[in-house]
Amino acid sequence: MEGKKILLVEDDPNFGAVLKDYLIINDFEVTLAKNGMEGFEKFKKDTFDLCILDVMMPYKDGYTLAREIREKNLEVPIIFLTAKTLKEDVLKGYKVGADDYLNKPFDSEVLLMKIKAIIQRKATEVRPDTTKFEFEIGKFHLNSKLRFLTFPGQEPIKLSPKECELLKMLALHENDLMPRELALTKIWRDDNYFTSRSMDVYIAKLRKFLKLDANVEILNIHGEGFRLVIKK
Amino acid sequence: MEGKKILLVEDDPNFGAVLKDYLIINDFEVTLAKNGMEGFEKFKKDTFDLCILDVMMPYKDGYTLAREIREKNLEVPIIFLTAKTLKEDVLKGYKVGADDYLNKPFDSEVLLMKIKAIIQRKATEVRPDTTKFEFEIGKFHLNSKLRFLTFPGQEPIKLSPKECELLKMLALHENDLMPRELALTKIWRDDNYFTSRSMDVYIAKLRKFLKLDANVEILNIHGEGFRLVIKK
DNA sequence: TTTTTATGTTAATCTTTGGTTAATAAATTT
DNA sequence: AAATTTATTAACCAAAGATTAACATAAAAA
Repeated sequence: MEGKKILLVEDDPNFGAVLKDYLIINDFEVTLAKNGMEGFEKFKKDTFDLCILDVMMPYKDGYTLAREIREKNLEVPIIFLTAKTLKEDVLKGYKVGADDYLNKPFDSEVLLMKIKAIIQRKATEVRPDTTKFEFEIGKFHLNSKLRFLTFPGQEPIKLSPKECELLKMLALHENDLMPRELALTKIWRDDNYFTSRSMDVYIAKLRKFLKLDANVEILNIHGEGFRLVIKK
Repeated sequence: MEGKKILLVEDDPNFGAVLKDYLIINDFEVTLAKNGMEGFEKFKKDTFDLCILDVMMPYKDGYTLAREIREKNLEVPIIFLTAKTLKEDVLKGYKVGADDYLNKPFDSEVLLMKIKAIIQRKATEVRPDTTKFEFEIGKFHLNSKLRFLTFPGQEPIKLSPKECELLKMLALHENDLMPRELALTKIWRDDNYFTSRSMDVYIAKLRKFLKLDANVEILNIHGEGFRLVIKK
């Protein structure tokens, strides 16, 4: 449960800061935006486990923001904060796809409990495994669910989570550019100097594994990213 | 969505009747019980898609009833109704495994929205068949109802409830990943450091039992869960 | 060319997760 | 209420995984 990322969009700077601190104390990573515009920009640039949106905001209200977020992402849970108790607003919130609704002033412990319940639920929801997890990479076969890389006549290679996710992302862009930024934001969930170096270390590891097949290699595209080349 | 069965447990006869009618008008089948005792009796005699429990009731309060219901059924969604706004009560409700919480007086349309959201959610959750209770695990035979694990030429091994549920869950995911989280939330009903360690202890116990057949083993997938491998 | 920036590689260190045993606590049975 | 079984907790160690530092090399920009 620790280190989950929350996007908090709240226009009242005092309240926003206090809530942010409270969430940080409870082991969440929090990105604070002060209006709908900014909220959407930040949403696009990162990957969040939960969005907490104030309803009343200048420029772009919470509902509009929620709709935009839903267009990009059908999964991410959304909680609305509102001073309104009006029925219409609550219903509107649910219609836009809210997971929960909280009236201000609310008890922070209750919010925390709801956050945990929602994240928990998302985590255990067994969704029809629509995500692809098997890949042919030259003579290799990758099972990214069981984290196995097999090569004919070889013991299966066990992959670590990061090795596996990275190889999977490369495979998804087979023979095409996989942007650095993409891997960093999706896998490392952060894009800075250190995660970038960490990624390079993992690229080296994968290259070592893939040496077994001379027709498979990972090329660098300077300043852009990497390319998993599979000659046929 | 029509014809879903709701168990409504509410001690105030007027309020209970009104709510029942309202739900019936909205195409639900409603069984009304006027206290926790009666509620539990009716719960055992039928199969419901949702339980709506008043918290304050004579004889048996809502929390106690919820706990009893949870013992019988891990899946059925529970919504609490309460006049209390006290933090402790709301928190208590979530701990007992509530899906939602509603303060009286509440808006009936909001309740309806919540009911639909919850039933909808449960409907789309794909879960492995939980009714099956006999499994072939290599040369072993598991009967998870009688909690027996038999091996040819051996006295049947009696399994404790937790041993049994865990082995069953592994068997349901035979040769595939059984996520840690899943076992913890479904069997231990909580996911924290201690339950996680407890689970590890049980994995050790099961491994000991399964040693009899060299073709059966429980592998760990670091950070993800376990895998019951059955070589053929 | 020189300088800067990005990438490659290795190894050390730090962090998280899992395995095991044994002690205690809680629940069940006798 | 004693005995037995089951479950949890603690402590400690081992293994796996991720990050970081340091230094080397390659590519692009100045």
